[in-house]
Amino acid sequence: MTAAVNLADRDGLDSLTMRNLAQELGVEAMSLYYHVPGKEAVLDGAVESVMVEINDAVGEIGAVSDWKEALRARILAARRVLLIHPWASRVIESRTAISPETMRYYDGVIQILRTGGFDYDLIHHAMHALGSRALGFSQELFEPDDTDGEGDESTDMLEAMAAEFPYLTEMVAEVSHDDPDTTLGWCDDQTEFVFGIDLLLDGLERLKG
Amino acid sequence: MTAAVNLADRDGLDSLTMRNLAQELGVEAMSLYYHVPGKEAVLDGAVESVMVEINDAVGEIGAVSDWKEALRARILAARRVLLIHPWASRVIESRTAISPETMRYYDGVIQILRTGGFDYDLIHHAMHALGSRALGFSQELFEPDDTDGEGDESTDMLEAMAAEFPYLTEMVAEVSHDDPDTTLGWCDDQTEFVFGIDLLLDGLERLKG
DNA sequence: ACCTGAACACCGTTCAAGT
DNA sequence: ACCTGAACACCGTTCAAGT
Repeated sequence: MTAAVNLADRDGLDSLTMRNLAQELGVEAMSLYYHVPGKEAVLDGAVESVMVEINDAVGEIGAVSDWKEALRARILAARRVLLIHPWASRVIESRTAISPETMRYYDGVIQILRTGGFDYDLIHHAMHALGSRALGFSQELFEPDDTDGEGDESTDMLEAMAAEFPYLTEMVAEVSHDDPDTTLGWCDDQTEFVFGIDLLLDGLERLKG
Repeated sequence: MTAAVNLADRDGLDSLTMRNLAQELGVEAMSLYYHVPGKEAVLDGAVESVMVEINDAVGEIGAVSDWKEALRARILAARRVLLIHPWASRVIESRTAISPETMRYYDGVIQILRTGGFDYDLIHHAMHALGSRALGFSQELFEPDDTDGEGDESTDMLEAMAAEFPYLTEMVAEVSHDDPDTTLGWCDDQTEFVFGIDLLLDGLERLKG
């Protein structure tokens, strides 16, 4: 399983094929089917590996009394691990069943909220509202577009865009997007991620009353 | 392109292959490559089709003065369209570049916030915080697990789960999950979705001051 | 118990060739 | 201008056969 994680880390998710994985292990592709039912099981296992890593990282957080700080620290610890395995969030999303190690993570989240004074109904809503953010990532809808202006056409293009999408254009112009520390996709840097969870956590605190 | 949308609607995203699509059009698979550079372009086109549908639905919303009500109505209109095309959210997430019709949608979102009194910096944060919810969906992390209890083992299983994941177990027990009107994945019904956007919209309103 | 080779049914895509 | 057949380089997976 660690071979699968390493392969995906090194060569990308597309390179994680049964044939490549077998080669990594110095064996023929068909041998894998003796140990594992199929590729989905390999992906399940890779996710489980990453979730163990996350739970380990979470376990090293010292006790935090305030529920909001505790949850925030937990989520950011998970995120730190996911940044090491950029393929993991996509695979996690694609899993059809929840794995034991993922349950362990969520159980910790729920524990924090419960001991923080939430009732289970609000916790349930909270889990939905947090969505994938509870696990440390938020899938950005669009990656950075590498097809930048080609010099000649670009000014015309920009003018056409400004005419058709005036608000979007104005926002992009005003917000400096040249911050290069992009991590998990377009603009999804630490600042934006933290803004999102804090907005949600603050809102939940108010609902708790 | 409508053939691609229909095929995905009817047979699922996995059935949307170049060969199947060609058959749908009464033609050989290789003929498609005369009209389109490759499969990615087909998926781009299918997304664009859906986005046109969304923008049409959004266009039929009457003028709403309150920015929060206006944005809420827009997002829920988009969601109504996406519920007709269950594959669309996954494909939208997988697109690498933002399409013109998607830009048109976002431009409308930004317009609502801008005329509602937000500055562009806060709008930018807001777009990130909303994430895919701005488009009417929130990818749930796990689908319903069809492998329910098999009668015999299930009580032992539940006890083991209760021991290992006490908080999760207690939450599931307390929150009635037997509500059958699940839509886009596990528990992602209208109630939970609306809870999430309202939490975010209320939070944004407070930040606006 | 563990691994292998050959084969099957699929993909997306290229390319020379047809009308 | 539009379509096709044959072929290529890949997938995941099955299955009988090896040690």
